[in-house]
Amino acid sequence: MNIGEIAKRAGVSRSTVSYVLSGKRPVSDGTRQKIQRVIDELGYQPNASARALANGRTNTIGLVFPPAGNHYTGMQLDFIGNVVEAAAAKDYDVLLSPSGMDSDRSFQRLLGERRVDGAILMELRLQDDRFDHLDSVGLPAVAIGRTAHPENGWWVGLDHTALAEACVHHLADLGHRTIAFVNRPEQLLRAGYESAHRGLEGFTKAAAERGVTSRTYCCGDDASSGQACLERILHDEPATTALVTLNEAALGGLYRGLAQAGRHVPRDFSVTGVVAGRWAETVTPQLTAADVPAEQMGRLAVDLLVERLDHPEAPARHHLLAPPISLRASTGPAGTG
Amino acid sequence: MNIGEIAKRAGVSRSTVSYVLSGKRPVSDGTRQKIQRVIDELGYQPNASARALANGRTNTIGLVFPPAGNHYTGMQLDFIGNVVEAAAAKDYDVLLSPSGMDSDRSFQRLLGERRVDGAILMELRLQDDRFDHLDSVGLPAVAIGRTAHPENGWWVGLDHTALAEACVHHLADLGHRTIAFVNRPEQLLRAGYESAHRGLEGFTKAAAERGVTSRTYCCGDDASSGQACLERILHDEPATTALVTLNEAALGGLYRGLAQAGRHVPRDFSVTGVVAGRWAETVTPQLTAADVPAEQMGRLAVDLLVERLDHPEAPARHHLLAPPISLRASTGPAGTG
DNA sequence: ACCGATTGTCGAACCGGTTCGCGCAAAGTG
DNA sequence: CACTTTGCGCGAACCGGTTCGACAATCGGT
Repeated sequence: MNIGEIAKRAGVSRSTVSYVLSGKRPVSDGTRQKIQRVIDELGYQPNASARALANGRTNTIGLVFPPAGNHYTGMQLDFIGNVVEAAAAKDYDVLLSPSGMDSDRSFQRLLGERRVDGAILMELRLQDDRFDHLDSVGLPAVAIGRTAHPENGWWVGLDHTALAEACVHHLADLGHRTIAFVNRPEQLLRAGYESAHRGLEGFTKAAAERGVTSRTYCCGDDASSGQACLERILHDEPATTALVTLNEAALGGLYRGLAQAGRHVPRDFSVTGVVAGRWAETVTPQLTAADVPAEQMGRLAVDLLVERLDHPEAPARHHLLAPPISLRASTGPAGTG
Repeated sequence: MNIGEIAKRAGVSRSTVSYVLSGKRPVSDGTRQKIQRVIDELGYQPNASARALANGRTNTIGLVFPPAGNHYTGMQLDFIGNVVEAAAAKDYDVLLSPSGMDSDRSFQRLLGERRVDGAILMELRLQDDRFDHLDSVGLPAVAIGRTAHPENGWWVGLDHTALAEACVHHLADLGHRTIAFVNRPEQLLRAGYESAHRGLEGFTKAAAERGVTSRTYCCGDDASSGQACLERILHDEPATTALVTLNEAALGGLYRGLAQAGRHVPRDFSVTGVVAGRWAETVTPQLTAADVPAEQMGRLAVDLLVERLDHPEAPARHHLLAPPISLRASTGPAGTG
């Protein structure tokens, strides 16, 4: 079922059908209705590939995310879902591309073969060569996160520095003097993951300002690593009474480690960090945390990208978000011990 | 940068370049190398839309999943990631489509505009009209889950009936006589979600066989619903000493409810169910559960679909999986109270 | 030296849309 | 009534690939 068939049945030329579909030229009421009726009867929809070829746009955006090798966190997954829905609302489809795999074939295909009009990048690194690849083929992109030089880029990011600082201040205000920081895995920190770096930076800075004793740890993205990490924390410094974490996947393990060490949360030990709200509420006690606004970020990223696609020369824009800490049940005053 | 440009620079015709790329006709060593050199220098990759138009295949598969309105569970998200990776390994891209939204525009586009060669359906219902839509446009599909008449379909599914039965037997073997079943939300059950129906069926059957007292509940897909559900369970029948759940998202809430009711797991109360392994390990105590093999299922679904695409007339195949229950720490002998 | 088979390359048509310029007929103007 | 304007629809060209039939050059055999 193609446009030629529609034209034939309606007794008009292919171009006229096209103009009815696009509305880019006026068509008389009579022929329009005649054509429309045929279209409706046959349930005709124009072929996406042909249309993409003809007008140079695929109406598809690429979502570049890290491979599952290192488990997905709930946060990443929330992003994916929300980006897809925001895009669907604007009549864009979303093509998923796991990047960071062996040869990155999928990512290269996405770009080189022009399967997409633009891309949204997740899990940003401070120096992110994916931008270079995108620039070199002239594909617009929007990042979820900031590189080291965010001034003139398109992105929507979380102010991990401020968020980590806020967590330290919150704990210091409660009287905690010895605080640990549980970061993402070391391999990601070394790779330059921006959240890991900026969070660490904020934590370190605020800890120094408040004069609290601090140690920082890297921790694998899973429960058992979290448990092991917590054991190390208490082994290294038994006087630790609180921790801040960016590592959502390890959270369950951290809690378990605390329970096994006989530390009651929040009476003996406070836990806080940066976590998607929905996941913060699944643990007991519910986590006091800066809730990652995944839905808003997904929507904003799509909005920015679509704007950029529609106005190729528009000046760069971005959104830096710093959601407040939601007080729940995992933090409390430092024990008077 | 198109194939004509390559041809011009190499001093050959477009068709010869095409044959070098596809290898569908022999090309002499000399010209092949000449062409290949130009291609490499310019980093040329053929345009995906043009190729799709010409040979009628997009090399893309659609992944149809439910919208996030009712939160994603970890299991669904694991599927998505694993499907994308399995597809990438076979040089297929994955287009995401949230179905079940207002007018399902995205799903319709996927099919009607032939953006994909085939589709993988998640969150199956016993009567799933998405199959009819797919059939009507002649797109092959593979389901993750089974309809009411799975005999001659293509799918990879979990034997929720057997799994729920196994959970009941496990608990009954431990001496539990009063067991609750926590299902997915009522709205999903009414919509005919197959996991909810088959799980319920298996639970009910096994409970009857073993002569245990049972009640079944529907529960929202979030922690607070889980907590509320547990309160109802203990209110309805304080003698309940165990539960089986299919509702991963509610798990944290169920645990919290138990803690607040003063029931210690597993000493006073046993919990088990069907959950993705990774999530079963984040709760404390770690959940004894039938681990959903998300990775294997994602891979199998892609394998089946690709096979179906390559051999359109191949007879239907499917895989019914029934992973064993992984013994962890959330179940124990019924109290002698 | 001639003929048939083989090998390698080319040109043209096609996939299914979009878009531009043109021609024709009806309507508007003096 | 001749002359421009306007409104509609058509045909052709194009987007960037793939594929088929034709043809020239080379090869082996008698």
